Amino acid sequence: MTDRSSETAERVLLEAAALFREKGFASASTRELADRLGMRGASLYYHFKNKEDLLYRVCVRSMTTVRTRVDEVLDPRLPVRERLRAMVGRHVITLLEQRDLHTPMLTQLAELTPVWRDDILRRRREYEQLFTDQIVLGQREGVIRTDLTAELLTLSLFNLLNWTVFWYNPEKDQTPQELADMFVSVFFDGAGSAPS
Amino acid sequence: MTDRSSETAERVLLEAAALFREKGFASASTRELADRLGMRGASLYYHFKNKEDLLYRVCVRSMTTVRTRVDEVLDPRLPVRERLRAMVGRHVITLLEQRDLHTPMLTQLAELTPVWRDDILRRRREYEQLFTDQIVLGQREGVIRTDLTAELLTLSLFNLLNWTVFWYNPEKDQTPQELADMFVSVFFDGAGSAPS
DNA sequence: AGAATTACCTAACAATCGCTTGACCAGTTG
DNA sequence: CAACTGGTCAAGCGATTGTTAGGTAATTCT
Repeated sequence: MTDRSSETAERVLLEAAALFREKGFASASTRELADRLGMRGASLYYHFKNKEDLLYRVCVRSMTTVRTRVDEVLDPRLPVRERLRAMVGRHVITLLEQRDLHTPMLTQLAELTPVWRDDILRRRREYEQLFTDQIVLGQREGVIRTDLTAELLTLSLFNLLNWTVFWYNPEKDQTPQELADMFVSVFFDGAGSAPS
Repeated sequence: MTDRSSETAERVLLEAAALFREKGFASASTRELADRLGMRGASLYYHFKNKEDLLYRVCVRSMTTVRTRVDEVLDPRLPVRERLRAMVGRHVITLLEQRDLHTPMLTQLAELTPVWRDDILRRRREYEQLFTDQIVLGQREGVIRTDLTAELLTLSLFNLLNWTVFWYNPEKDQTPQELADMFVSVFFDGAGSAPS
């Protein structure tokens, strides 16, 4: 694996991610991908086994990236609530700053053969477990409600965060950091201003 | 338009919705759709103009259905908070009880030509405005926080609710009604158990 | 009864798809 | 200089795609 080869493979990976986000995996043709990269369709197969392999590697890259970036801010010295706040912030910022990379992982998983899909889903569960663990800790410490399971609260959290990739517009909307802070606030405190 | 024709068209519409949910619009072939319906590919074109028309009508049906079902519970005599609770409940229940119909509208919109997509997006904005209106009312009455805009709270609400179509499993998970109640609770009161 | 319409069919079209084969050539190595 | 390797290419394969043209049996209308 020479420098030139790995650099090209990287270019292909990122352009594929962008194309998959724009058109969806099935509607994105290998010919259009090659055109965008200024190469011929056949050349793609020197760097990747096939089209599905391309989507799989995009998803793997997405998961390892977001996982690494969240691990960086997972500081056990912080109070649970601040720790979660930092993790959610990193999650949202990473997703929105690299939408091309992460959107296919969130929306195109169904296009993968079960064996590859399951591999990505396993990585995703491990990643989400990081958040569930903190929520459980928060429940033990009494800062997070215990009438709902940590699993459902985790699902609610990712519901809240992940759908943003569909409508986020970097030109009109707030910065990812601002948006992340708002989601954290909504998640912890809710939309109500009085006890129900 | 005879009875037989409209009945067949209805069968085609619902089967198409199911297929679009399973495979995505681009990966769903008209031949497989016809096979499922026990007819030939060409016969589809007696009832629908083309494949895109099929997706468009699925989305229209989705929006009119959910809109109608939410309108039914929009009772101005209820307190704002209870009114929103009822609307959210209806939204979630309708989505989860008719996943085949509503999932394509939520996930396959990008496959539509801009002119049709914009038509659906307009209907969706009108629908979401129903919720924004109630949130604004709630803010005026002091039962909903005012440090975040009603628009962002609406986005947060639909984020929370809509992503559920990706993971909901009717065999393992709670009933749609139970899930709706939990989401309402998370949305209004948040996940925290103490003021932040 | 004859004419028209309805709802589906067979057959095939042109276009596009993912992917393979085998050759080409620049750059590195012996 | 010769041999080799890494990366790209042209050409085309077979399969599948959405869609159309034209026909047919059953039903409905006049």
